[in-house]
Amino acid sequence: MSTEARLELGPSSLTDALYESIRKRIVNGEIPQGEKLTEVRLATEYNVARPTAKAALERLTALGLLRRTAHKTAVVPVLDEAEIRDLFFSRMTIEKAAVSALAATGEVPADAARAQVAIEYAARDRLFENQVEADIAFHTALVAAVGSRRLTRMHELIIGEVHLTMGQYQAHRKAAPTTVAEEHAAILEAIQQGDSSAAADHLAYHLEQAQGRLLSTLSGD
Amino acid sequence: MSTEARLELGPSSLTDALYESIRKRIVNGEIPQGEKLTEVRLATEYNVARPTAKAALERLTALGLLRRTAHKTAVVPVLDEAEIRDLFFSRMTIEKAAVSALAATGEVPADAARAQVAIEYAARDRLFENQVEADIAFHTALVAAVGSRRLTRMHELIIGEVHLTMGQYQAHRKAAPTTVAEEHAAILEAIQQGDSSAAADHLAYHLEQAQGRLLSTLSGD
DNA sequence: TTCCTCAGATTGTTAGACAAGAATGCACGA
DNA sequence: TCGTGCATTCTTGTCTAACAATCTGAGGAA
Repeated sequence: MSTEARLELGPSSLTDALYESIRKRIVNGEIPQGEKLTEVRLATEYNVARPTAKAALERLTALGLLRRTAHKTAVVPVLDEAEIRDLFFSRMTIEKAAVSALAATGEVPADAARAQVAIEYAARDRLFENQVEADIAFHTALVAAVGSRRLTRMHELIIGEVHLTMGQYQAHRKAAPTTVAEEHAAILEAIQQGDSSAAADHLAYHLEQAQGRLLSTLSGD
Repeated sequence: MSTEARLELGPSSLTDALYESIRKRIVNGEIPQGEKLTEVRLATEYNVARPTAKAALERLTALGLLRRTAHKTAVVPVLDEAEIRDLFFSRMTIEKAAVSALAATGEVPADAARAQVAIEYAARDRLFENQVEADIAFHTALVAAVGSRRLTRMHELIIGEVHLTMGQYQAHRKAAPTTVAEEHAAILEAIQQGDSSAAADHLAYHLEQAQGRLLSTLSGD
């Protein structure tokens, strides 16, 4: 990690900016698995007060991007197989409900379609990081399009860990570049046709494949 | 609200104790809808520092028990019909997944059975507050018994609002005391028989009834 | 009446400090 | 040599005090 860091001044709150900066560094793998993040270290690097760093760490901990218990230093977690399965079980629960609800309306969310295009570009250009980013955006768009604030918040609670794990294991590199896009397309098609159960099935298949790719990376190489 | 307050010294962290104390006062209706909670006020009442009060408020806000935006005072929210529907939609998503998973094992969670007994006692003795408490405990036990940490965390994210709303509208008073217990029993029975879809259906019916009771209270009297 | 300005109230952030819990390494004994 | 126990050190939890930024509401001007 570099000894200096700058914050974008976009967000109104300093804590927000700090949180967002650290979040990106974690999910991109810039801060690796097992790395310790102390409050003073972050405060020094970003030139903020310790309470500010503390607040950012607490928010990251709430989203599962850091682990810490009382009086102990926050650590970037390493998810083992059992936790990845738990993560995908929870994810499946939310996203299945989302695509079913979307299919009931028959409208394909514009943001999801846009993310789909971004995935294809990223896959073509071999931009792995963008590909992960766009994949997360696709799934996030599906959930957000339902319009349920609470479903969206629950999804936020777990999608960060998905992002983290994908970045760590770089599972997408295992998939043929177009595989993910095809699986996504099947989901969108079912939504457009208003077939709730088909949409849920395609989503379930896609997530099972994604989980399989992650787990094989975990045990394989 | 009284001008003084004491904290139980059980939890290791002062913030934890403060958070828990305020949480109880909110869900019990002791702090009513629309009430403003400023940081200094809480800090003064509980005799803690303002940053400590701030941390507790932030945790309550994350669980939906308070609402606040930047530079504005935290307020106990009032859920309108649309939000109650959204809340129950999200709740349904999680709890359906939970009871389906439980039915797949065929084991009735001991904690849920215990809560069920507590509900019957509370209903018999007309202890409304205990009844609500036990109802929340029942549903929480169902989700916890699945053993998925993330599903449990997502449920925690919304069950607080359910508790808050039930306390505010006192919807259980509308139900014949044994109605809730019977609906719960049907869910447990389906779980024991290993019938996932029946368990999900009974749960859906129960939650629809509960939502209906809340909404009729909202518009009716 | 309506809009604007300003003062008070509230939150965001910082600095410095002390206490309590956790982790580390070293010395001592078996 | 190896393991145990203690003490140092690091880190976090909490507090006090203060200033800056923002919001709210009241009062005055058009």
